[in-house]
Amino acid sequence: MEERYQAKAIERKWQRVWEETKAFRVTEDVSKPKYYVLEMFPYPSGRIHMGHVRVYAIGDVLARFKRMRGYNVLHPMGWDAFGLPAENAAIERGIHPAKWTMENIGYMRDQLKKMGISYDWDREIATSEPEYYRWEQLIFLRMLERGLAYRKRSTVNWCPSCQTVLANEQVEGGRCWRCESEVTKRDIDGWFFKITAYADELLDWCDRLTGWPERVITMQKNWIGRSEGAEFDLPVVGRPELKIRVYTTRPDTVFGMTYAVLAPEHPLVDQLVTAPGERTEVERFRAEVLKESEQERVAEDRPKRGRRLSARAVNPFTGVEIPLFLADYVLMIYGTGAIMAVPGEDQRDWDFAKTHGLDIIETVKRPPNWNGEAYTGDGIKINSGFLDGLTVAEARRRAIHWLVEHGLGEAKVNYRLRDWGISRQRYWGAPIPVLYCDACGMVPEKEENLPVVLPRDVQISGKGGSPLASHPAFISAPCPRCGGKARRETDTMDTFVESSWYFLRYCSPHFTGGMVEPTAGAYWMPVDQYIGGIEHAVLHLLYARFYTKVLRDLGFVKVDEPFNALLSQGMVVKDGAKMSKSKGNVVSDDVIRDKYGADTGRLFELFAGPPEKDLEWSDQGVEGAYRFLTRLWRFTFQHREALVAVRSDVAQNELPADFRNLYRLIHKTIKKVTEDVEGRFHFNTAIAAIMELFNALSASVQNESRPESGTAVIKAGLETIITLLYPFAPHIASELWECLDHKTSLDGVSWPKYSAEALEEEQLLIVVQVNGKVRGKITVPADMSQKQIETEALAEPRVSLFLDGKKIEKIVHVPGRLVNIVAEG
RNA sequence: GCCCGGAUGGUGGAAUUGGUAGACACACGGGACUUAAAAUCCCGAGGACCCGGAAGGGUCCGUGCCGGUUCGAGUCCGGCUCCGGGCACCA
Repeated sequence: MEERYQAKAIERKWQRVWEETKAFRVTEDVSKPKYYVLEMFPYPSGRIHMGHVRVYAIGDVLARFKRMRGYNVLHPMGWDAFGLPAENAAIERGIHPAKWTMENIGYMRDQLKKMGISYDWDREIATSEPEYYRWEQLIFLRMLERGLAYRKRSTVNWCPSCQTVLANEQVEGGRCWRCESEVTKRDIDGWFFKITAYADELLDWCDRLTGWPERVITMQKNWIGRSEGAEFDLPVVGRPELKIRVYTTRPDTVFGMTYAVLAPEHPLVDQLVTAPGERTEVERFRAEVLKESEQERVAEDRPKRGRRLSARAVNPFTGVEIPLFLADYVLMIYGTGAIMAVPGEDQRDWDFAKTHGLDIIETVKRPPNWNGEAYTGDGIKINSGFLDGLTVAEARRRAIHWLVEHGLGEAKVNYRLRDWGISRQRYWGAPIPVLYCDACGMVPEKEENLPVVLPRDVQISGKGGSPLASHPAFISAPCPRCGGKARRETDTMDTFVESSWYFLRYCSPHFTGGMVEPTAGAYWMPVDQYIGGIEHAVLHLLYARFYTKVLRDLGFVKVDEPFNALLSQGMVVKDGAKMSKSKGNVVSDDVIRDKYGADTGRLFELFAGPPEKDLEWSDQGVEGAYRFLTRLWRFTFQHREALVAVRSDVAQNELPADFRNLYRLIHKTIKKVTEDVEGRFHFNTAIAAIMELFNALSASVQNESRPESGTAVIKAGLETIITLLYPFAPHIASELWECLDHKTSLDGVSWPKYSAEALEEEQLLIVVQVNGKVRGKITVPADMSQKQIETEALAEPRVSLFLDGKKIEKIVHVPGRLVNIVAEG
């Protein structure tokens, strides 16, 4: 054993051992409980840095901890290898995306190995390999069969910089989630996954995902945005052939409908515009509204613009004629694209009615002192014909009932969630396995012809559409139906499709008979603990849930949900910003490893705060973690000979008092660390407890005249520290374990157990309060009666001083903790 | 605007069910070692005030603000302020 802590050499040594013995390889083993822990796999964008390391360190603590606890742990790693940055690198630097991606993977794999993350590297996957995406293509075909994948022309989000379509989830505040360019609209043909068919199930299961953070669940619920209401028809005056269908969540307010509004792009508008000269005016209004970007149209505080039509409709409940408007505040994409307006009970309608001088009818009795504008609260119905006197909830039911009875409408549930647009007009992605035949139209590729391999020999310019379109060998293929000439689809799939099922592939990554080998899938799924950033709350995490349900319905998996529990780790922040290459505030893992070692880097990130919170990078904090490991090393080095000479098993009650206390602390620490890691993921307090035990050990070793049994307790303490530290700093722990003459590696050692007996205190420190303020502390034997403790408490000099001349009213006694004497006078 | 978090020393954070607020660490100050520095080791420390020659001892205040419940509140309840995040003309 070297006197100095040589982190680099030690880490190299143990990484080689793990690599050569394939220490973390697992197979299905029904004799053990399984534990599948997974960190969101990375996009191989270049290099990882200390901002990325955090999530892997967290996952590794759990993986190593659970192995020691006797679980059969699946902890795999792979690469989300398709994506735009690879293509951009190709455009900018002339490197093929495949080459660029594979080089990055090679480098990043090496970095993860150097951090000592305990992956089963035999299960490594890259989603850009045909062996991977062929199964995705197969699922696509099956989804197509069931109508879960479909093609349509629609208005979609378009990123002008990425030159591709984006799904709704990938637009954040009107900007592209990846490059932050402002997103525009385009009418384009594209492929969609019918996620809306699962809206209800996705929503219902939210409440069963008890292992997920509340905020992620809330974000998903809001994103799905279920609302219950009614849909019904408004007759158009003098036009019996026309009906305007409207959607409302407040069918109870129909008697307050004083006008109705259509979205400017509503398809009925053309037929409603009949008055002379009206068409030109309406066209002008439409053009004015539609030329604005989505951003401008929804900007805050802007007045609602509208245009009155000559046509009028009828409120079917009252028979009263009402005016019709086009207005920018009604959106074609939600509901029916038309609304009944109730300015009394809807603020938007209220604003519009005020600017256009329209009638306002209140249909809910206002609370006393109400001086607001539109009232959206609960109350008793007024001015509402047959609904008068009812509550809002009851009136809703009655109004819907009335609509059904008269054949005008029905109850209707709407969602904010829209189908997932998966077409990408880019090269570096999984080909969509369909063809277009002049004779047969769109034809799916035959399953036996899969995979449709993405060709490598393409010219990537970034201009003029997908390079696949100008690749003759790819694009022209025989029609799977008639054998005639057909053209392949050149759109590729959104890379979020690959990440929607990769966790399944890890169960049997080399299986050639399907996406997952059924036994392996049944054994490992679902993921027990998933770990990743909050930024995927409505992206990847929603898609993966949807895809899992589809796979279940297609018979590929048995689970309803992919991830049992989710840990959303916070960002690593430096100088007030998320650590990232573009911000220029990255701390290189190479530099940290070179200066301190991987263990120090890991320990710092785990110690600086709980995993769900953001973590402020601190160079001094890293120093502190390093100092602790160095002290531990030196301690072991200095006392090694003495410790190796004794056995570490001791009889607690034969020890001198201070060593009995140390022995008790060892067991308390085991309990604390176990509970912190297992139940709460509070690795920071777990590490703090280990440090405390070490501080106590350092103090105890000063006692030169200790008996041999005392040395044995110190040895037991040190071994406990090493074992408890292993999940956090595995290299130094493994090395120190070996230094203490252990012949077998720490990798196979069980997590220590505490004994309840050892935890029992002999003495209790009781806080004595007078009227809730601490006035003294007494130490009493653990078996002292409550009565006696109270007598002792009253006798405590400072306590009696405070009680002098006062009348004791009662004594509150919390056993083992405190005595509070309530006195007056 | 709506929804969800959060606010504790100079700093990161701890206090798990209402029971000693500030664990553990960083930074800082003092000391030891050293020609010196680094490293290391030891000691100190929430704030204000008081007693004492000193070592020491004491009182009050203190977890964003105001109020409440309780023997007792960082923790529970009501009302605010500020910060962060999500959604946002979704009818």
